Amino acid sequence: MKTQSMNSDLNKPKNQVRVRFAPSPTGYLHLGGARTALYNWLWARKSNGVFILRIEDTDVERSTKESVQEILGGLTWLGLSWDEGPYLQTDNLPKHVEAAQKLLVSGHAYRCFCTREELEEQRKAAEARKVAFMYDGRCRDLSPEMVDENLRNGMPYVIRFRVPRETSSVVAFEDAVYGRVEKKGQDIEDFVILRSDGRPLYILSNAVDDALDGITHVIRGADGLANTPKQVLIYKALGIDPPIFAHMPLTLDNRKAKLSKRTHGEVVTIAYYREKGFLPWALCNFMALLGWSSGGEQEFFSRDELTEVFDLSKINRSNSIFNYVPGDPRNWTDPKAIHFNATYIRTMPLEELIPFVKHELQEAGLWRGSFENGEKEWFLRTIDLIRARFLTLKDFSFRGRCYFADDFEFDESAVKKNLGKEPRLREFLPELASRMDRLERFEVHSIEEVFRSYSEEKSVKAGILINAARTAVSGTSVGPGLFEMLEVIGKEKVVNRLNKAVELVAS
RNA sequence: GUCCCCAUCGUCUAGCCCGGCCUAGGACACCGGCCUUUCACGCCGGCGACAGGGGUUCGAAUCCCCUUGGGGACGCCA
Repeated sequence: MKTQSMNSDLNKPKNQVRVRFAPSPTGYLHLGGARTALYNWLWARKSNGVFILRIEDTDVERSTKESVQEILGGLTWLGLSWDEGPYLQTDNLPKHVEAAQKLLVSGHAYRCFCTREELEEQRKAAEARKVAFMYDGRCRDLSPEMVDENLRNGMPYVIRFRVPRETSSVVAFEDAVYGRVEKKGQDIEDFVILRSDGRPLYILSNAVDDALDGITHVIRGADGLANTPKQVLIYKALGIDPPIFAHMPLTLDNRKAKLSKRTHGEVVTIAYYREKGFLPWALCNFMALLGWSSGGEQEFFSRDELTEVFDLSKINRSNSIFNYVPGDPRNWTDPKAIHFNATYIRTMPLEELIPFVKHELQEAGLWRGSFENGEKEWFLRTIDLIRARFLTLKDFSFRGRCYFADDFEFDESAVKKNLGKEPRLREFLPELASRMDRLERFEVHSIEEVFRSYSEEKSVKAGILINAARTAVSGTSVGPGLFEMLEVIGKEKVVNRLNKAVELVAS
């Protein structure tokens, strides 16, 4: 029998964990979606399970190809690789319709001939009376004759699920995060599962797809919590064991509104973090902590560590806030996210950081092939020296420009402070330059020796010379220890820059 | 409006299930200090929370109830 075959189709064995990330391709991959993907990915990896990517593209008007690419690209960048898919929900449309038909045949669903207009009117009336609107079920018990007549007359109809109406009926499920969740049948309306044009609705498609894909754990945002009883009803009516549900708390903005591209702009999109110089794993690590904690005090986790320690039962129940304050240039995103990125940049193994730096320098036109060959040692040393003060990868090409190119900019206040207060620097800088030039071994100690002795000779505080030199060679007032900095920048450049900076000294 | 969920520093959170170890711990941010040629890092210190009210108990952040606050869902959207 057909019904039978469908059942075996839907009731998959559950000997392996199978999870999915099922975004609708109507926009960008954003923080909320990425976090959902991350939790699913973690759970799959932890359980040696399968992570499936499914594109819920049933909303044809709003779904776009670009959006699909955007999502795929975002996940790939984050390193959240999927094992199956991307599947397209629209590919399964016939199965969804088949499921609706099956429910109709088994009496779990019925045809409803009410028109949109009628329902809209009822809805408005209910609203005006300030009472909850719920479909009154007037088509629920139409006689077979009546149904036949309507069909003969070509009246359009939708298929609605027949929710158990007995006062005692309760739909319940055990959420892995929220615990037992119950809802009375009386509080659930007879929801539509198939449109009058024959297309299924999300509530149905989603459940059928999860069954078809053999999903064992549905890990999704808590906004799905209230819909879950309906899906449980569908599963049961279809004779399918529901998956385990794990709803994760939502991430809100600092005004406690749901995050959305529309209201928050690019700061909630994953692409933005990529552009702004985030390390993908730093972002993942940060996102993981929005609504989950290991229970201990560790906050930094490698992929393996996080996979190991991650658990659904440790997911929080209360919503978290993405603490981003618009208009704060220093904290252009949640300060803690920046902290994670900076700490990773500063402390991760150099060889893991280098590929990211390479990419950044290439984009800025600062990369030279020799950084991987003849100049490799120098390059590693330089990166190691400058990364300690950097917050994002962008810093390597902006704040780090003076290490790789001569056309760096001078910070006005730094010039004023370090070159503008001591006129004698017109004499000091060229002299320092020539002493640098005469050094046989241009390295930290010999450089320092020159500065120290010259400072004594001229009875000028070493700090004056040091800070002046810093600004002369880097254009700023901040950076690594000067002597290391000079060594790394190299004799020739240092000599040139010291001489050239005389122009900037106030007379 | 109805139903569901949630409630510890400004933010992320530990502790809650199995009451006493909590004068509530950590992280970010902020403010001091130390280090220092600058800025960071690091270290030391400070600020800062159990939403309110009732119970239960020898004892409650932890258990129960109410209130308040917040969020979510209520569509022929996904």
